[in-house]
Amino acid sequence: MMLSDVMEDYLKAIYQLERGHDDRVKTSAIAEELDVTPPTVTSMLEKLEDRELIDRKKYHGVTLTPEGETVALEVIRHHRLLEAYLTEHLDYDWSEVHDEADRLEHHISEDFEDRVAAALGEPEVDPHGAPIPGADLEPPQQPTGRTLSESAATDRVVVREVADDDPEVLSYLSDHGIEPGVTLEIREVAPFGMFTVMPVGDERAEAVSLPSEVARHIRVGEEVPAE
Amino acid sequence: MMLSDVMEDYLKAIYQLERGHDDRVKTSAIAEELDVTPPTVTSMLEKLEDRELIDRKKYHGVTLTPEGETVALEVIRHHRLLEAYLTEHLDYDWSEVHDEADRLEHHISEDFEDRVAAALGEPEVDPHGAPIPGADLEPPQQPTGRTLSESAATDRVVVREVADDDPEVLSYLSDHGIEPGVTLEIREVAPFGMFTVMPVGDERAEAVSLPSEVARHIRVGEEVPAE
DNA sequence: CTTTAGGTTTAGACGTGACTAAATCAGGGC
DNA sequence: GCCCTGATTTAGTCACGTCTAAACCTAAAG
Repeated sequence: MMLSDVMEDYLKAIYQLERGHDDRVKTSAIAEELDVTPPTVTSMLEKLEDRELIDRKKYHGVTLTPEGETVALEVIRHHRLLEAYLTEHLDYDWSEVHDEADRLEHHISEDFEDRVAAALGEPEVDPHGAPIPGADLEPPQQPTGRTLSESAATDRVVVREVADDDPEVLSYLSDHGIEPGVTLEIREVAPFGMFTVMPVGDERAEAVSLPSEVARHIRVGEEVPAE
Repeated sequence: MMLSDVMEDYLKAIYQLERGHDDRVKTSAIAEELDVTPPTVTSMLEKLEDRELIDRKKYHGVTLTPEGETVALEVIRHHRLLEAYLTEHLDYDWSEVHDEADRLEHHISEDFEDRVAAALGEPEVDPHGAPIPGADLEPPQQPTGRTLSESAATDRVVVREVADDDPEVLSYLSDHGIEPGVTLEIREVAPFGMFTVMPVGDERAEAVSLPSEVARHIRVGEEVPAE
C-alpha cells in the first residue's frame, strides 16, 4: 500500500484526535488540526475510506480501521524516535525537536528506523515523555495519571509528559526548568486557573505561573512512585 | 525563494550533468537522469527559467545560473553530509547510503545541516570520496586524477572516489574490498576493456575483474602522494 | 413540529508534475 | 541546398491536494 505523505498526516491527526477522547473524529476537528478547509478534509476522507483506512459515516465523523491505526502508529513511531534521536545525539533541546521530526517522519526507511531505535537502545518514551509505539505497532496504553490542571495546591507531583504543541510554550517551560522527570511543588492555584509551581531540586529555579491552557498539557504523576 | 523538492532534483541533476562535461545540458539527458519523459522536462525547464535558476536556449539545452548552482550545491551538501553521517554514526555501509540520503536531502533544516556537519567535524568528502560543498556553497574544485578505465596495466593506484550510482555495483565493490582509500594493483587490462585489479594490503583480498563501464566510475590517483 | 444555525458535503476551479500524441526544429547526408 | 532523422517542444489530459461558493443535513431551540 503506497500512501502519500499527506494521507499519513491525516491518519496521524485522526489517531491523535481519537486519543483526545473525541470518539468519532469530526471533519472540522481534522481541518483545524491540519490547518486546511473542511471541504479539503472531506475529499481526503473519501480517499481514505476507499482504501479502508477509516470508517466513515457521512456527517458523523470517522474512526480509524485497524489498518489505518497501524499506519498512524508507524508515523508516530518515526516521529518520536526522531525526536529522541535528535535530543540524544544531535544536541537538540527537547523543545526544538518537533518541527524537524515532522518533516523527516515520512521520509525514513524501515532500515533507518531500526538503526535509530538500536542507537537509542529501543527507548519507550520520547523527550516529551510521550510513549513511542513499539516495532510491533501495537497501540501503547493510554497514559496514566492526571494533568497539572487537575491537581490541587500543596501537591507535589512529577512531570510525566509535556504535550508537544506550541514550540514557544515548550521552550518557555524548558527555560524555566519544567520538563519530564522534574518534580514540581504546586504553590498556588488562583481562582481563574493560574497555577504557580516550583521546580524542586534545582537551586537556581524560580516559581513559574502557568495558565490552565498550558497546565492542561502537562501530565503529572505521584512523586517517587518507583526509582 | 520557495522551491519544490522536484525543482531541487532538477537543479541537482543539471549540476551533475554539467560537471560530466556536457557543457550545455540537454533535455534528453535530464529526462534520462531523472527517469521522466522529455516533455515533462521541457515544462519544468520553463518554470526554472521563469525563476532565473537556469539559462535556457530553446532546442539547445540549459546551464545553471549562479543562483541555480547555489541551490544545487545546497542539495548536494545535504546529500553528502547525510551519507557521511549515516556511515559514521548509524553503522551504514558506504554502499547502502545513497537512497536514504536521496530521500532525506530535501527535508532537513539549516539547523540540522549545521549540527550534522559539526558532529562529523566539518568533513570535506563523503564516504564515496566525493567532495562535500562547504557551508559557503562555493563550487568545490573539479576532482583531480584519472579514472581507473584510463589507467594502464602494472600501475599501482589509490582509489579516490567511487561515483555513487548503482547500489548493486557499489555493494559488489564494497564486498571485494574496493573502496575509497584502498590501493589497487592493476594486474591486467584485457583488450575488450576488462580491468583486473588486486586490493593491496588486505590479506583476504582476491583479484577482481571490472568491465570498463564500472572502471569509468572509479577515480584514482597516484599512490601515497601525501600522508 | 417547525425553524434555524452550524457543520458537512457537493460542485467547480486551480497549480503542480506527470503522461501521450502530434507538431516543429536542427544538423548531417546527399 | 534539400531532405530526413532524431531530438525538442506544443497541445491536451490526468491525478493529487488544495481552495471558495453554494447546497445540504443534523440537531437543538422554540
